[in-house]
Amino acid sequence: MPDPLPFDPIGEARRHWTDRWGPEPARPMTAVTNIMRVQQILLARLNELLRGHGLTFPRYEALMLLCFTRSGAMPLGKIGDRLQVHRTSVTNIIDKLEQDGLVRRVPHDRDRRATLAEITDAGRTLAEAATLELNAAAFALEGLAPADEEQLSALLESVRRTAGDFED
Amino acid sequence: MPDPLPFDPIGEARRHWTDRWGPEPARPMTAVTNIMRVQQILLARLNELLRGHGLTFPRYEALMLLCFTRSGAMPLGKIGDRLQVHRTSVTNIIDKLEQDGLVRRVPHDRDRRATLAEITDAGRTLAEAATLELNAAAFALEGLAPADEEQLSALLESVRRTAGDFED
DNA sequence: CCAGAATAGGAGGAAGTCCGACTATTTGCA
DNA sequence: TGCAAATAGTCGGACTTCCTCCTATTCTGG
Repeated sequence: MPDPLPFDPIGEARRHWTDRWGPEPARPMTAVTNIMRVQQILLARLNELLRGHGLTFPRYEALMLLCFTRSGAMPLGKIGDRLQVHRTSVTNIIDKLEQDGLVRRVPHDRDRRATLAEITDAGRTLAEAATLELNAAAFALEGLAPADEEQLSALLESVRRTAGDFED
Repeated sequence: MPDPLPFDPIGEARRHWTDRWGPEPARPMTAVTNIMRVQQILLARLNELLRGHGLTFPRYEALMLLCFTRSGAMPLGKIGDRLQVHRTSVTNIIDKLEQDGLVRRVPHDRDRRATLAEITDAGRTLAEAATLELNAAAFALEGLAPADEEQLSALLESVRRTAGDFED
């Protein structure tokens, strides 16, 4: 972690924006920049927490997704839909998980185009251990009261719904 | 943009989490996952908006940072501190901006180790045009009222301050 | 003053992501 | 029924980021 800056660079950007283009565009610019920076901080911390388990956050997400399915298996394409990552990224992620013996590829019963990723016992064990550690670390999220966390999720969910991320 | 899912995958993950580990760890997990997903959505949209100008979001950020300095120039290392990206990423970003004639490298007056990145007239012109487009698109942020945007920024700023991102 | 530590920038490599092209298979419509 | 279109997964390439050195320069303490 680098030394903290002696001032808030996003706050300074907001002042410049307001001076030049007014408060109206400065508001969403500030919110978006804050999201970018917080995501960067959280991702770095999560990967740090997961490193000891030999996982990255995308791989952890894939593992947990398989954990929560009935059969412990899911077609690769569906994994991509759920995690919102590109098909080729899913291939890459599953490759690594398979190399580590956490997942195995299984042919689909009815559709011979499709391949299922099925979590192994080792995968379940590792997912459980990693989750306990992330839960204990509050998923690297600090500085918010429980009600703040709820409010943050509610605001972000509104953005996702508007963006067409899901329906309902 | 892929078709929206018929349900909220983060909400479903939260239910699974609550069933298995209780509501306490499920809350930050939900907030963190929402941040990850919203960042992904916003970054994709911003890059889409900037593509017509030949920019990516990190390059745009660097260009705007230089715009707002007195002299229009800044050492590469300081750019990395401000944008919170690795030194080698700054080298890469400035390389591309320099290739496009938006920035030029200038030796530092007093410290011969240091190199300044100085914005060119073309860089200022492009930065202005790109900013007008991003401002008009509200920085790709939709689904929030002005007060919501302020609240979102306040919550995220709290996370950043707690993480030691800045002091004050 | 000068040797060692610290700092600035860069080169090369590893990892992750997206895109386009490709093969194999399935679906749908005429 | 049969053939074009859509779908599932993979491969190679381009891009971005970070990490580990490496060189040149500046700072610092004896």
